[in-house]
Amino acid sequence: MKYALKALIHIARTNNAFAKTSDIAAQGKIPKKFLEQILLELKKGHILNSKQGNEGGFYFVRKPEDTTLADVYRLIDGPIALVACASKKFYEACEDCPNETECSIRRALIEVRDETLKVLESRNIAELAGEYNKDLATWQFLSN
Amino acid sequence: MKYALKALIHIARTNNAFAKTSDIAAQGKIPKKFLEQILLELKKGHILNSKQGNEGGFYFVRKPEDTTLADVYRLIDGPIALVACASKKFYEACEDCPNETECSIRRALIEVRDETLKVLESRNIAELAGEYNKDLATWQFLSN
DNA sequence: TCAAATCCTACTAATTACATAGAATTAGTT
DNA sequence: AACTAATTCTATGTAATTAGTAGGATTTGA
Repeated sequence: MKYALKALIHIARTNNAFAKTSDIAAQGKIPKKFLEQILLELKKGHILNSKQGNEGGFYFVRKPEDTTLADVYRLIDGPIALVACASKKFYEACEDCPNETECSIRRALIEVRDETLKVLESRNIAELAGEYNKDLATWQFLSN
Repeated sequence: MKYALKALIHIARTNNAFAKTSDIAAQGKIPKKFLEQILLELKKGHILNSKQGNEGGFYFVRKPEDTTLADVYRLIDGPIALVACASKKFYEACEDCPNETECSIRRALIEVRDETLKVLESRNIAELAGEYNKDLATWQFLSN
């Protein structure tokens, strides 16, 4: 999660250019090969796109302000709900659950999920990247 | 998490008696041997206490309304924050982080943590157990 | 002493974080 | 048109954690 966010913030800040894995890894102190996999996952999840080959790199599919922390979380960490039967996007019924709508555990954990979701959806990458609209030196200083 | 909550609700509902692992396992359809470990962890975490030997079992240290979902979550699932440097109870600094208070990722994830915590702390076991104050047959029907 | 319970320790299978090796693609250079 | 360097992409391997299994030691009331 931290790696993904660092990378996305970096990409959001490299305007009009393809962001290279090696640059992101260097500035964010992220293991490069692992970062590659994360970026590919962000691509597979339709948050990023990429250009292959020399002078290639990664860029946002939509504007950075249109990808929220919830999008990233779901892609990297999976379901937001604490149990599958309380999940919106990763729903799975409990085995042998006779009456799901009456289950107090599920009801409580749906509340928890909704509140968590509210916060995660209210924050986007552009906000995070924009909290310091300084030069790259400052960015590097603050990026960890 | 689901297993722990099921167990705690069961224990909250067995008044003035020690709750036995085998009963909890049977009613909640929880693998008994695994449940043993969970209950022992809840004991080690000072949420439950136990009496050994014949006619023994588990019971709450405090009143069920005094253990919140946050308590259970931290014990079973660990830190609530998405990164260690944003955690209250499991805090760990990032390596080589030069200026933690200025990190926008950390700031955002602390907000997320605080909101999540607000919900998790607002719900306690007694509430969950009390949502159906019917007889045990009904409880079994709804318990999954 | 016995039976019923908690408690302890170690094992297995699945998942996850991260590492390693190299194939495929592309732009620039010759 | 071929070559090269720089990049993404694919596939596999390893170490650490986690869900669940298994076997038995310890405690206790009758």
